[in-house]
Amino acid sequence: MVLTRETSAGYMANWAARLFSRELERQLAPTGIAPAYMPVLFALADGGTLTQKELTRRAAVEQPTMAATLKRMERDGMIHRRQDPGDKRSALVALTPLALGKVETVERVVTAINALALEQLDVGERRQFLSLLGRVIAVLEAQDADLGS
Amino acid sequence: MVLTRETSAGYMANWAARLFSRELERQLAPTGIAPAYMPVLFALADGGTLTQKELTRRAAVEQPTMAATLKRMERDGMIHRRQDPGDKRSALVALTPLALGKVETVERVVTAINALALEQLDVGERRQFLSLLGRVIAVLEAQDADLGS
DNA sequence: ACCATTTACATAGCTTGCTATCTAAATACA
DNA sequence: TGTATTTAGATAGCAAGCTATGTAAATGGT
Repeated sequence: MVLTRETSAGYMANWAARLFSRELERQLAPTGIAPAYMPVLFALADGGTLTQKELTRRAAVEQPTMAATLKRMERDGMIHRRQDPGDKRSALVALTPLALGKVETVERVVTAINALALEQLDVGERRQFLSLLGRVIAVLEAQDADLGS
Repeated sequence: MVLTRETSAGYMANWAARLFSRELERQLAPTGIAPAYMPVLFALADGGTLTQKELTRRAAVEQPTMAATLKRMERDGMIHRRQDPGDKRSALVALTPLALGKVETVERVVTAINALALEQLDVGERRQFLSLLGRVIAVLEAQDADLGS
């Protein structure tokens, strides 16, 4: 029998991710915050600064992906960079006041979408869902790390 | 408190989807089958033909996404199209013998990756995971359909 | 029969992800 | 000290997703 999408965890994960991202994009459109900006926004929401390397690690994306995201965020006036005084290769990234002013709104939108997505699940199922997703991610991350070595 | 990735279903879904897709790409590289080809490959694995519209529906992507995927598959010698005799706007898509010869291998790879991803879950948890994912998708699909009207 | 609408697909242009590769600065060590 | 390696980031080029829009064929209504 040929695989059906309903029984393929990979296909379902991709599908769910696209639906989340579409909804996020729709609801965040008026703020000028794109889905990929969110890990950066939340990591710097306290007003602090981080290097690109650290942002890359926290967003769990590859370095060139983060470089491109920061370039778009800079273009959109959401971040600025200043020289790292201790390392000339590196810059310290911070949110602009414009971006800082959007953090609360974005947080409300994200929370609402997560709530919508899980609205058919009871409290136990919601915890279970996040926990199972986390365990699946852990296995795949380990595999990824193995092959990257 | 600012959102953390571990408690955001959307972030976790995106993360899991990227890990699945990286692993798939790695393991399918020698076959010349890209992840996006798979819904088409499986839909046509019986040797039959389908229109682009029907393939779009089954893959749950937008029409221009499927148009681009079919273009790459054609470039790679995986599909061919012939005029739909009953509708001059439309073509009937079929797999080439080259692609048909890869179906079994691809199916084995996909099955293995799904098994790997779920290896830390017991049988009940695996069923639960797919079921919860399905319910989340259903809610988001409904929302998407609402807004599209 | 004719025009308006709908439908199937194509194209343009963008985001977000990836790998591969380059440059320049920092670090290690002989 | 001087070279070799490692590290931080940039860039090129591609895949795969999206929205908006265009074109041509099919359909529907008067």
